[in-house]
Amino acid sequence: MYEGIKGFRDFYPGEMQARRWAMDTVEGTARRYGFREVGTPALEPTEMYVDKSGEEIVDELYAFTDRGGREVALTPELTPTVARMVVARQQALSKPIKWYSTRPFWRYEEPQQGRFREFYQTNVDIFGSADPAADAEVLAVAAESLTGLGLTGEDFEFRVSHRDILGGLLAAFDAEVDTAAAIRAVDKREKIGAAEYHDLLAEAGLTYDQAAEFDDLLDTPEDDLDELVAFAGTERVEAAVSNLASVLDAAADFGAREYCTLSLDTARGLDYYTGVVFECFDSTGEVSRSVFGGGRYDDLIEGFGGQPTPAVGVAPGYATLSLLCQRAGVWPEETLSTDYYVLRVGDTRPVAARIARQLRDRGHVVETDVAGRSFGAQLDYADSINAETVVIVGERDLEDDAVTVKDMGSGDQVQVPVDDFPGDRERPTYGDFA
RNA sequence: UCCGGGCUGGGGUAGUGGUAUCCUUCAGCCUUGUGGGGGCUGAGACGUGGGUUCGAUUCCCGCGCCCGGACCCA
Repeated sequence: MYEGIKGFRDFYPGEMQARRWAMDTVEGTARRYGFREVGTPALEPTEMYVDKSGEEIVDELYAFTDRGGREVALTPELTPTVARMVVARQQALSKPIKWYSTRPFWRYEEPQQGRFREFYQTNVDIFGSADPAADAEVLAVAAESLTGLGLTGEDFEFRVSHRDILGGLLAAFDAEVDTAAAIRAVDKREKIGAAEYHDLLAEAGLTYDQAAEFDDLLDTPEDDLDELVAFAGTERVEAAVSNLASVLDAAADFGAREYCTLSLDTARGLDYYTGVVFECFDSTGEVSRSVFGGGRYDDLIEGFGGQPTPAVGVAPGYATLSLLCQRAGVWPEETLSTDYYVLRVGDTRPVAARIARQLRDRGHVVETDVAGRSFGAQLDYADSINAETVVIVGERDLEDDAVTVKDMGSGDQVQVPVDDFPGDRERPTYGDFA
């Protein structure tokens, strides 16, 4: 017996079926918006992440030297990879570029609730449009994915913010502010006490009075965003506020507005965000954990050596998503489903095989005996895989040129002429013959 | 990396310084033809290494994995 690797999980058929449904739901939504699937490598040059995030990042990577002496790392996220792909074919790709991808990623972290060392995400990104409609479309894909899973506005909310509002306000203070540090503090605002929060802002360069004032500004309600513009008096904040309003306006037309709330203290830790940022929160849970997030990152492509290219994206992760669905009671039962079990007794394989093949041709899930088991054992098995209908192909039935069709829910069964099954029927069940 | 809790057949459990209970599951049979009822038979466990001990699943320590939290969060 071997133990698995810490933070890496196995998914057995029942759970995998539920995950497949969730992934299909999210991907199907993206596809209907015209996002195209891309495939990407599991390994990238370690340098790619170091250049983007600094040397410390290596501690959180699965990084090693390969046999050719290359420094490589298991991908901890998709964004650098798709950025690399966009840069590589920048001239050839028609804009906007709309891509999606579902894959595992790896980070060397301590596992916790909803967090593992290997985790799966669907990334949905648009490159080449700075229009607020692009931000709103990403929000719409995210919202429609969640409602497609059966979730409602009661279950989740998108807390929407804007990097330039935060950055612009900080810049408007008469102080030397470490913007990144201040934004990290904002991101923690809800998790830590007011005193500690103000301490962090002070460390970032604000005075305590300024910190308090900044704190008040973050609570500005949606309808009064003009007050922020008035406070800062800068074009930057004015443009950011106007951009945020435009995104929310487009989101309204796209049916996503009702899921969005203004939340200026939603910052996201990532440094590369430049405009609208948002996080999906569980609104039912007492611990409001972030389920996933997204936002605009207009400078990254240029930073990777490409033409300046605006970009916006979101990346739902399935660990937290399944927790959200379970809390909301919409996670499917993790049991197998089977349309037909063709039960074989005696030397009846040719007929049984013919029936099984015809049912499979119609697209059904059909099992038949591959273990040479007894009648009772086959029925037991059919029950264990939740077969809806059992078709008994037995020697006795065949003597009457018949098969027996049995409904496993009720136990009712009926003999049917063997040549009449399945006949022209798409999905014959007991009810069609009773 | 740190902190707290945990680890007994596949799953869930009882218990003990002298190797283990029960439920469930699985396989077979009763029943070459009826599962979701019953009976019988069988399979299957003390996470791992070390220490203490005549003897450790039990007590102690390390490690591993799991659950939760901190840090970090791309």
